Amino acid sequence: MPTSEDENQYFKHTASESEFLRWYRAQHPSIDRSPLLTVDDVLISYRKKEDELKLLLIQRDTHPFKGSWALPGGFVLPKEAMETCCIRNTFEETGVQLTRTDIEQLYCFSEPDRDPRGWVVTVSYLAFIGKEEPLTKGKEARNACWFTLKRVNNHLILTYQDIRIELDLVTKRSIGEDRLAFDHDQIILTAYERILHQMYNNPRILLVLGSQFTISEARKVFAQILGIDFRLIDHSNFKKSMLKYFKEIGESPTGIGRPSKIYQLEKPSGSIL
Amino acid sequence: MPTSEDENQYFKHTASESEFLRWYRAQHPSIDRSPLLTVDDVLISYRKKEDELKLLLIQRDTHPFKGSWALPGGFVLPKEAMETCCIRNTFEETGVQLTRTDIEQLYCFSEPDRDPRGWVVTVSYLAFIGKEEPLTKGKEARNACWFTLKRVNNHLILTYQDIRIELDLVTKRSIGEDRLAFDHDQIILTAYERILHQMYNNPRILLVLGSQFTISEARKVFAQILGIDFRLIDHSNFKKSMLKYFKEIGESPTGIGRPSKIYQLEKPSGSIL
DNA sequence: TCAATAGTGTCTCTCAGACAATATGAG
DNA sequence: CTCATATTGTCTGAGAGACACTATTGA
Repeated sequence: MPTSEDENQYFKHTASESEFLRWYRAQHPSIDRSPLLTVDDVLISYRKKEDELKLLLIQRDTHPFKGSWALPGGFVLPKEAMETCCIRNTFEETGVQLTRTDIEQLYCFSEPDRDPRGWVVTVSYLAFIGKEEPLTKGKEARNACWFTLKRVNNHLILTYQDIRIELDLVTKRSIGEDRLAFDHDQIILTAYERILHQMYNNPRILLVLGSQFTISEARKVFAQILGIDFRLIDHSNFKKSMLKYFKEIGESPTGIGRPSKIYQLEKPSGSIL
Repeated sequence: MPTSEDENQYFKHTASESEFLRWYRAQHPSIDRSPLLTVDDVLISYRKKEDELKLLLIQRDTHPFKGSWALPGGFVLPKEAMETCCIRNTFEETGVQLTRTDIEQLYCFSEPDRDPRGWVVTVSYLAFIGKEEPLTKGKEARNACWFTLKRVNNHLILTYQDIRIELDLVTKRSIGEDRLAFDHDQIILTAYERILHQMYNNPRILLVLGSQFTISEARKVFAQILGIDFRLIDHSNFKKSMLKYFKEIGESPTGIGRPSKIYQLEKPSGSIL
């Protein structure tokens, strides 16, 4: 039973959240018998200039969680592979174009009450963006923004202008005023743990540096992840331990100080873990 | 539209597979628009007497893949958490009782054509069984058997009586006559890779030894996973590197040779990776 | 020239692996 | 006693971390 576009718009945007939920559940009578499947994408990038990690969030303009910030993602189309869905949704909502090798599966979240609309199961993916593309407004006209991601002690802090979202690594909960939609705080924390664990054996996180980078840039990315001053990571030791993952491709004559060599990631090696 | 039990039985057991599939898809008209969600469980145990790893498989007595061997698992009930489903299904089909801390999520498999019935997405779980409980015939009367699991070179070999299923670790494909149902070969290979990767940092695999074990028993389990003679693993070095995960709880006066000490796993530590 | 940055070299400590020596119990 | 099995100890080489030194460029 297709609904009129007007009705759709009204409930998604204008109605109250409880009105919306009543309407939505009437539209999907089977939602408590058979799950809806969604994909959520954790996209990480890094700006060399500002030495800041970024995480892509969109502001929801529809119920539920209207106005809240959330990970990009959405419903899987009929018989669509999850990876395809992840790539499609990311492009539609943010303009960022991914490929299959960019993304790695993170975790399936399936708590029955994680979505107020009913039974919605999500599979989360993680990707590192090397070249930060301009963000476009998706067809759903959602705002997509790169939030700054910082670790301070046992907290992850996401900021964009005056918005500040804080996640506790120990209790795995959000803290403070601004909250993320759904259980996206848990998804982000899971992504963070994944990055932390694979840093030294499979430093995919360095894909945020794009096709080439210097040792010091890599050190800075590591320091951002760990939430420490990059000078605490010894240049010499870091180089020794990471060189097996790098390939030297040239020398950079730019900037102050002794010119640094330029490296590539040897093999971005699909996520083994 | 509920169907009669007779009709159900006929199509699941007596009809041809193609007849069954036509009927099944008619019963689930939305199967190509909205996915069905299943859980598949990789259960591993170990028999000290025979020094053999075991993997639990059930023989399907219904279409599709009637007669083939498959992982235990099944459809998630309305608004049921996946973990609950995993535990429930395993008990129903095999009589093995798990708890939440026993299981760890493995991967979500979602290739659109992985199930001939239509769009069926599965989340796989991995568990290590310390005490091998007697297998009971589930309500679906499926045969549940512990297959012997051996690694030989780059193959995993599952055997039970005259049944021999061979999986290639490199190509990630089944080889030979006997094949597993669905993409369960891939699920088992994914589980094997997970075990291999977490062996030295989080040896959950040793949960197959139950509440207490000796160093040599742990060595033997490791050797089985690696597919090598256990004497190739130096007792002294192995002990040194693993002792941080063990707690000494006594001495075993039984058997030939110098009595060995008995250990427990320090903290079975939920799967970090 | 100095400050800033990056590359190189050295020393130590730890840990894994190879291997030797010792302890215990069954036969 | 001998053999099988476990434990304990020693030696060495690789790698991580602390730290000192050298090289190159801009101001």
